[in-house]
Amino acid sequence: MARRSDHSRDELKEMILKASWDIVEKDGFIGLTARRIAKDIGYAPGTIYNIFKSMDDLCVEINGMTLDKLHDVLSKSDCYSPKKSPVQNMKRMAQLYREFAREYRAHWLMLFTHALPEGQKAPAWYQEKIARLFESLEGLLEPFYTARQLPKRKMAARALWAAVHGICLLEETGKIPAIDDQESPPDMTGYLIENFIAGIKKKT
Amino acid sequence: MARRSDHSRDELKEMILKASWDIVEKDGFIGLTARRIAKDIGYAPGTIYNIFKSMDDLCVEINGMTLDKLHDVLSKSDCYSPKKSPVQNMKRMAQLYREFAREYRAHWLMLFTHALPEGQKAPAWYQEKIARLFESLEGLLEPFYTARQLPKRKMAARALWAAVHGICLLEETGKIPAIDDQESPPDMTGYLIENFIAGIKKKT
DNA sequence: ACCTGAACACCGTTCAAGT
DNA sequence: ACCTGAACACCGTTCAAGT
Repeated sequence: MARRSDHSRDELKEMILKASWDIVEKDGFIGLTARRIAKDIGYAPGTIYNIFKSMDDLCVEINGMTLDKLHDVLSKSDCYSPKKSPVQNMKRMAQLYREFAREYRAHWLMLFTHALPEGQKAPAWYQEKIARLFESLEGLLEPFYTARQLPKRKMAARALWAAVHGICLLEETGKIPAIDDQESPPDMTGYLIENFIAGIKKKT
Repeated sequence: MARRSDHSRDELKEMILKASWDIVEKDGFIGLTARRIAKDIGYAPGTIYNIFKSMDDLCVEINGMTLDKLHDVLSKSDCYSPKKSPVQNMKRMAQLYREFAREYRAHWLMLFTHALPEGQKAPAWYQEKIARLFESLEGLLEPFYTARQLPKRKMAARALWAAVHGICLLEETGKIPAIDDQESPPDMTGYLIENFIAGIKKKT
């Protein structure tokens, strides 16, 4: 049967991505299935495979959208103020990251729970989206390194970023036991940033 | 049919856990299905549900085994040497963590990719296994805090642990872009620990 | 050319029915 | 009491067949 052409290929792609995004929002990564998407957009399951190579392919695309949104939040924002100290800017950035993780919880978690099959690597454009995120933090670390120390600065940015992320993740998935006293979890990232930077300053 | 009683309930449980462990090792968390386990132990799928409430329940049990193994590695080891500085001990501990993540990659990843359904929390015994891991690090941080600062020390241990974990995770899942120069990834944790501790020392 | 929908080989989970 | 295996409601993915 068929040849509906109710929608162009591009429209179809858009519809699939939109439906996927909404499904993840409502039911989490676990709820995202080809058949569910098909039902939501009113097409047959096979149609999705005309547009995407596989569900993994589609997931990478969705993750790309999430990375873009995250980048928007972190770059259009107020964490590059010259009036504030680098540490204050970094703390603000970590806070924005945490807020993003909360607001887009399911999409954010999907970034880390979706794994490509054993051998496969994410495509280059995806890697670049990640690299772009690290760059924001690299900028904030600039005052602490000379030009010759660029590799070290890049490493520091990666380490600090991964650290902030690790705290968010273990917290958000309930894998850090609650602290018994007054110390609130948001302070953890602040404490980490403060002391990491203080340590770097001391050395130079 | 049935009433084989080839195996006692306990034997059955042991067999299921062993088979599950091996499946995860061979094919990853993704390969762990009730039907696959049943086939491997030569029982019907339903049998698994006589022993475990659900697959999620079984997964939590497997994760518990992984946490135990991790605790063994970190506690029986040489990262509490009084001859070495706390920073050296911490670096050693981070290295052991990284090695564990490599050696038991699939089991270690499963700790973080398996999520319980929306509302559910992990059982108390599971939370305690996690708390136990943090305690090792809390011990190493002892020299830097007074007795009154225990909550802060606990927080520092959690922050540092989550940070080390975050670096391992993003690295191991290929989500940190490779660094272009000589800096090798293991240095990242070392660099983080050094400066974090240096920062703490400076303040007091 | 595009889309379908049946088909294949799977899932987790339940439960009546057998020993 | 214990275990089965069929049944239910799902999966991802493919592809011959229709328009």
